[in-house]
Amino acid sequence: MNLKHLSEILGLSQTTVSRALNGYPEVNEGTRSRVQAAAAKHGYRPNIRAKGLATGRSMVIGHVIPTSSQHEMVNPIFGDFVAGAARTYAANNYDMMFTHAPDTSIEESYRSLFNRGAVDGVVLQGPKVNEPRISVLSRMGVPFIVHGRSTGVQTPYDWIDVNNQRSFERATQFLIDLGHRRIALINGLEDMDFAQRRRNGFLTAFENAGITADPALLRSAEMTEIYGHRTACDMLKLDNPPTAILASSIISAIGVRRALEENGLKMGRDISVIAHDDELSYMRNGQDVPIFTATRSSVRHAGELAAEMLIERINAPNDPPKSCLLEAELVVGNSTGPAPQRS
Amino acid sequence: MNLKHLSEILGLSQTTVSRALNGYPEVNEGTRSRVQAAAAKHGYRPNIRAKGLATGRSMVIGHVIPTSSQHEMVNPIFGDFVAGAARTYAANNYDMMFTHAPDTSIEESYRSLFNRGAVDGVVLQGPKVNEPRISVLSRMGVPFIVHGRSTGVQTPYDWIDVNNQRSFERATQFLIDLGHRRIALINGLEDMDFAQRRRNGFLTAFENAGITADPALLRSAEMTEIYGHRTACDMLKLDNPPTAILASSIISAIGVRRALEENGLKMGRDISVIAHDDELSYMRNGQDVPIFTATRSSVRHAGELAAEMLIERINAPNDPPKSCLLEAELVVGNSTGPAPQRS
DNA sequence: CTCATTTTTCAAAGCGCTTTGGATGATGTG
DNA sequence: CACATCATCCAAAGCGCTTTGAAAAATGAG
Repeated sequence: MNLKHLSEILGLSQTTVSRALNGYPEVNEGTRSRVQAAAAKHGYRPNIRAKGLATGRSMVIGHVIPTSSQHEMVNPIFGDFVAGAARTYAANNYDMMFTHAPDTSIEESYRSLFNRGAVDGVVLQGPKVNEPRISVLSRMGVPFIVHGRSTGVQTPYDWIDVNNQRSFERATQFLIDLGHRRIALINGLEDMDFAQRRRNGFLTAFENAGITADPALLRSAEMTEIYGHRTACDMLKLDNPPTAILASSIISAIGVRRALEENGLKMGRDISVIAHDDELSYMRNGQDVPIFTATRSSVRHAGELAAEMLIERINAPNDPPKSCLLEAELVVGNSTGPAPQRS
Repeated sequence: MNLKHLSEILGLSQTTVSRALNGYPEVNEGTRSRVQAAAAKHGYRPNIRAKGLATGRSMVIGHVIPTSSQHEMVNPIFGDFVAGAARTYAANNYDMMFTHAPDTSIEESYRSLFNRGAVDGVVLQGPKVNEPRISVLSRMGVPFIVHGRSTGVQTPYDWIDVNNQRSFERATQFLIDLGHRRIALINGLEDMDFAQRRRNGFLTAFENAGITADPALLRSAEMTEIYGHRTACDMLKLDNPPTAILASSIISAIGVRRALEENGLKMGRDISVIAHDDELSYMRNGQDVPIFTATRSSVRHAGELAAEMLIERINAPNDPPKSCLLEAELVVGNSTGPAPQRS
């Protein structure tokens, strides 16, 4: 059932039927309802490709997943972000498309995705420091939004981000105020921009307190449970183990907790732990009482906002660049306490 | 840069250029390389919508996410499955599209997604018992594959599934052999087909051993960490608490572990735990030594296979229905041990 | 050198939609 | 009643590609 067929059935032209269905004013209301009824009756649905061809819009938003970082797509944080975005897309009649693209040709992928008319806009996730993809997208003139920011990139661009620096500074400050001096940072991958900012916040708090951080207590890697566990185990074996640990993700914090448990240590008494809590749906930080003291910011909500901003951008390509900086909340649970006295 | 323009530059017809680029034999090899060179030079990329219009194929696979079960898309298991599928899609030049569809009109969504020509095939995830979507898709004649199966559905369909019944029977048997009699099952949502099968396997093992399961020890809900924690806490408060717990997901098992820890119980000594391990990338079940004794089956791998099967189906719509039953492995870790003696 | 055959290329139709630029008839005005 | 105005509707062009049916050029056989 296509437009032509439907218009024949109705004894109207394709023009009129098309206009009736798309809400144009130059069609008699009686005719319009007749058309709508017939469309519903015959289950008519405009072919999205033909529509796209004619209008030049695809009503699809693209997310390009690097194949190399195998884990990106599978990262629960990524998942929650996308779930948020999907909600907004649905509300605005956009579909969401994923393309797996080899890292080597990320530019190629974006270019082909957009040029060939598959998507109206792109979401760039997990920006690194000096992220090259940003200028690629800028040059191409594709509407896009970055989840996060990229230190070192000069071109202006739309972004939404959590104030990572401030929230980690605050969390570190909190631990210092509790008397901790040996604090470990179990961070995300070093080349990720958010990891840098968190590290900066961490170090700033140390500076402000006039103490120096021990490089042996700074680690970074992909934020899995295993990584949190292994790193914590390693650190506990040090001659001078940390009295507090700051983890960049609740997932690695779970690994940390496992390590502590295995070593017979009690969180909040023997050692303090703060995690960054993205409010992952399947990994909530407790119910009433938080499991971990945490810097909290819903990544799902960020996804919703990002999608909104992107859609705005698509509708107004020439507006000045927009950005949105979310502040993380510091929620205090039982995983933190005063630094134990030196024995 | 489109076909017309490119062909003008080359002084050839659109036909020839199109054929040269698509590898048709009726074009001179010299011409072909000339065309390819020009295409590369000018960064020509066929418009995917126009191509789709002309060929009737979209080279896109659809995944429809129910909006109601907010968590589906965000479920790490879902994520890993999709990541696997994405790999296969990429290798076969398919893109992947997600649509958020209201539960109420799931049929509508499928129908519109497919009718309007957006996708060439659909992956159906998380089938329930008597899943209505299956017959919808069958009737529509859409190529599709089900991840899981649906008890009660008569129409034949393509599926890929883990042998849930057998693996849970085996795991339960294993616990019974260790002397456990009060075994809890912390299962997934009851209306999910996989949860039913696991439950059946669980009960079958009891039957085979000639003992009866305590209904108070059977629970089901969405498999979050919180759920695992809360349920384990509840059960430990019983007059006659379980000596072993079988968890349907490593995520809820982590919650169980937290509950045990809070209650000062040691896994494997005071209480045994077995989890189903989907080999989630961010939640590996330990490295060398498994954290949990587990029934193991990579959901990511299942995603890859599912995508392959779907693509085969798209290419051969009339082949007889296919299916693939994966067996889960039982890996033994330190979370299980002989049932403690009655005190 | 001619005619049949094969190779190579092309013009044009078609995929299903939107949209431009009229046409048609009804209505209002002087 | 002639003319301008407005509300409706329509024919046809165009979006960028593939593919059919045919023509032109090259090749081979006799």
